[in-house]
Amino acid sequence: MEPILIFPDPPPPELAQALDLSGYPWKAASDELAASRIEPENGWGGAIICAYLDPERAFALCRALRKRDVPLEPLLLLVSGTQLGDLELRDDLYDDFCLAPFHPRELEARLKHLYWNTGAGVRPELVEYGELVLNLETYQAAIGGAPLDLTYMEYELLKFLSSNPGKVFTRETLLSRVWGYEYYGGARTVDVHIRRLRAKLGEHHANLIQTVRSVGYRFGQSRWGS
Amino acid sequence: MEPILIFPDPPPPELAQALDLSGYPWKAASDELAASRIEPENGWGGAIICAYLDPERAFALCRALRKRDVPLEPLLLLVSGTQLGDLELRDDLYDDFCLAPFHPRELEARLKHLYWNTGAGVRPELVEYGELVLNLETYQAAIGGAPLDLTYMEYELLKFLSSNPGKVFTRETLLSRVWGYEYYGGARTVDVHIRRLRAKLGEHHANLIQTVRSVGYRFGQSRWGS
DNA sequence: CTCAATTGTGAACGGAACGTGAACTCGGAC
DNA sequence: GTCCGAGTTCACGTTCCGTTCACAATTGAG
Repeated sequence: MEPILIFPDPPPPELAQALDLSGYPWKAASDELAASRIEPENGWGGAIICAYLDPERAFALCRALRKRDVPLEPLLLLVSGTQLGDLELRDDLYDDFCLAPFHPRELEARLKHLYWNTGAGVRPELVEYGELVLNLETYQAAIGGAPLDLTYMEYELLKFLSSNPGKVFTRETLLSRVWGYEYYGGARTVDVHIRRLRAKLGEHHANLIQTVRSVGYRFGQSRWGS
Repeated sequence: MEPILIFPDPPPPELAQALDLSGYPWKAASDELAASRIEPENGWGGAIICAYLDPERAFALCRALRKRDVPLEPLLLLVSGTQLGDLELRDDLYDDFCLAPFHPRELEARLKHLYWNTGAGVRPELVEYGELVLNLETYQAAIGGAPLDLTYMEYELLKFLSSNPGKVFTRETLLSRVWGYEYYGGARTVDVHIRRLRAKLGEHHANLIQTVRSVGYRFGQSRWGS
């Protein structure tokens, strides 16, 4: 099988040892660039990201790997107990996680299960909400059958919003989650992109994106726990 | 959301406690027959099967639930460290597993990720009091099923009051806690917001907010006992 | 009852927040 | 070089809502 990408470089010894014991081939990299440089011919066989040493860079790497044309999967996250809260709203960044310190056999069992159900195709390559459809593979969007001609940022913004329907996001949150953590720019930029999205969604669907005054924006209707 | 099926019956106290803390509704059953008998109208919202007490019956139950016409999912398995080998070749019986003894927050994180995977709605953060429901994620409010159209300050005020039912707050306290510590303005501002809240709550529910003369305001009924 | 303190009510003002159109910057294609 | 498109920023207009005020209604004490 293709080797598994591991972060950081050098990896924690207990992780390298566990993988060697289980017979999984692996290569370590310290960032996206390094990961691309040493990437195997047929792409990575998966990724294991340690988030308990350098969370910032770890999540940034996850995001980069998932943003690819063919998102890297499966992606297993290693987190400490105190980081469980950081997983919130990052569901799209990983397929499974494992609490550190971990037992080698737990890691092995999780990897096995991950490889089993990547064949079953659990991960959706489509995001759907009502008449809206986003094809994550082809970067195309359509609503009510009519294709939408979205720019990159518009697509990313719509993808993020429609992936969390009903939830309100502040402009700052959107900037950090869609544009990136290191982004530093005016919050009104969000407004403009929202406006263009509404325009392209058309009159009938413009209300899919709602303004919550003094807070931010919301996509779709709220979720009332049944 | 629909309740989660739990095995065995009665469930281990740490499991019941963890679910209650996380706000997930659940019902316990000791086998397939019992599970079908108490199954909710719209089916189970998922299942958590403890396999470290009675592995035989646990795996049998998993198999039965997965063999249904509409396989029950998501299904989370609780296993002890010594049972990791039992997971082999049983990949089709579960979606995720958790090592016992588990940390409540790990269980919560796994459930959240599972529900995200299945596309089912994520459990919203709610503040409830009687017929009143505040959805903190979507910044929406409803009473008796009817949505309330609240402004930002109205929402914040109602959120604070309903989070502390029965307790009386002076105008000064409300100003500092809802408006902000550095706020400097007339105390009558509170009165106006209270009035608008009462108006929007409607005739039937206006008395949810009571005036305590010479003191301030109280939400809900006063607490006599304790 | 009378009066004063407190709260409810309606309306108006002013400013913050948002929508909108357009200009500007920066790369890339040609 | 020019052109063009995407992303960002700016300026202006408008809507909305938080605040304030004046006055009416209510409460409670003497």
